Amino acid sequence: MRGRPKSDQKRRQILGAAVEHFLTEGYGATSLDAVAKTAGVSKQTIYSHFEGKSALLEECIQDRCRESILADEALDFNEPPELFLHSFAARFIDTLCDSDPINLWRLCAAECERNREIGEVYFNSGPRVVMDAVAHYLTLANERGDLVVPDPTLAAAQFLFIVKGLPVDTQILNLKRWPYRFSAQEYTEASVKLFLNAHRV
Amino acid sequence: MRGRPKSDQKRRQILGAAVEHFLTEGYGATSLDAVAKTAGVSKQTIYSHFEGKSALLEECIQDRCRESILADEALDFNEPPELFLHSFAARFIDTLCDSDPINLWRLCAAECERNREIGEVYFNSGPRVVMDAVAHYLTLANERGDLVVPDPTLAAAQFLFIVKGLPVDTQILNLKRWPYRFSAQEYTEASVKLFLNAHRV
DNA sequence: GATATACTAGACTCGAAAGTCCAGAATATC
DNA sequence: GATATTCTGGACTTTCGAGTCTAGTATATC
Repeated sequence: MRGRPKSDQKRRQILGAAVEHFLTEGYGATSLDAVAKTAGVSKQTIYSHFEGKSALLEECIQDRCRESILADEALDFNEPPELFLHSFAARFIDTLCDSDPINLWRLCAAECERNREIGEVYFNSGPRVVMDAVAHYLTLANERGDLVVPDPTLAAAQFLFIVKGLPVDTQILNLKRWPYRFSAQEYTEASVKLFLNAHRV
Repeated sequence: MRGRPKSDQKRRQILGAAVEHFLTEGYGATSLDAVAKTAGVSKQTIYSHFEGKSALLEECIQDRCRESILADEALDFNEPPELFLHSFAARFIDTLCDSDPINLWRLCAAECERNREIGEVYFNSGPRVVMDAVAHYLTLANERGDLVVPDPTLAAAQFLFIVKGLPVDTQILNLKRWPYRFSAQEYTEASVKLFLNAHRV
């Protein structure tokens, strides 16, 4: 290897700026001129680090997914169901309803029809990881006899979808005002209770 | 009113063509030249019927939402819970997982950040109507003593989100293969059971 | 210190699409 | 049948953005 090597610093600047633009403006509305400017880098440098716009998008999504995964270390799989599921649900919603993850989902949903890699990458680095964690807990809880969970992976999916469904969809639709009689918190708590209720010993 | 009136026929041709393009290509990638061609109409005529591209999008969404609502007439609110909820869930998923509703959701999710009317219109003509129907049924079931449902609107939301969550998200992400050990049908049935289980008398 | 490569700044090409304009043909109302 | 308005087809303007190119400068490795 001869000559000056490509700067990783630059690469990260580009990715950061691109993520910022893609998330707030969407794929189509983002121009590479703008990304270059934000990154403090010349357009040519973008093309030297990435194949083109759509390759850049893919890398952004991978990058972003790695960031926003629920920190696994903080989980205590020995907690009793009520405690574990309540706190898990709360943190899950908290993480997911921030503008970045919401916009990431918007972006993936809009683009993965035209680029199948995107859906794949998103699913594997986001939903799959979270589901596995919950499924793992439910397996343990079942073995301990704390809950009755014949199919932990299926139950994990149910738990996550019931919990995230309403708050996330509401956020995505960007409604002017909360359209339900109950609060978001009431919904979350009720959903954890529903789940526990159905799997009670 | 003097002179030749605008043709409603033309208007519908335009809307139809526009929906087609918006749903399959997305907002940004749809050109009005293409819409005009598909509609069999000159571009000028589009501008004579609609303010511009984004106004056209709004009308398309309104139009499309009116179409795809679950036919209310087919519902029998006197059926017992198992029967009603199972068949409702099946039809709901069936309707929602078609490519049109999926693409409609993609479109709304992507655009309602920049245009708040879109989320509003979508919510009111889609989710709200369906939720109301389920809430209405649950109210009756609760009064009849078939189920214990203290908060029917909240429960209706839970039911719909648990049922739709997994199949719809999977479809949206456009994954190359089904990533779960259980089938879509097993998931649906298990979800109805979970709900019934939690509200059993 | 020679050299290969990265980076910059900006000009440039090329295509695409929103929206406008126009002249002529069609078709409603009065 | 006069008239106002729509519709057509296509040319036109303007803007914007992806991607390329170039000439010069900086900075790694050998």
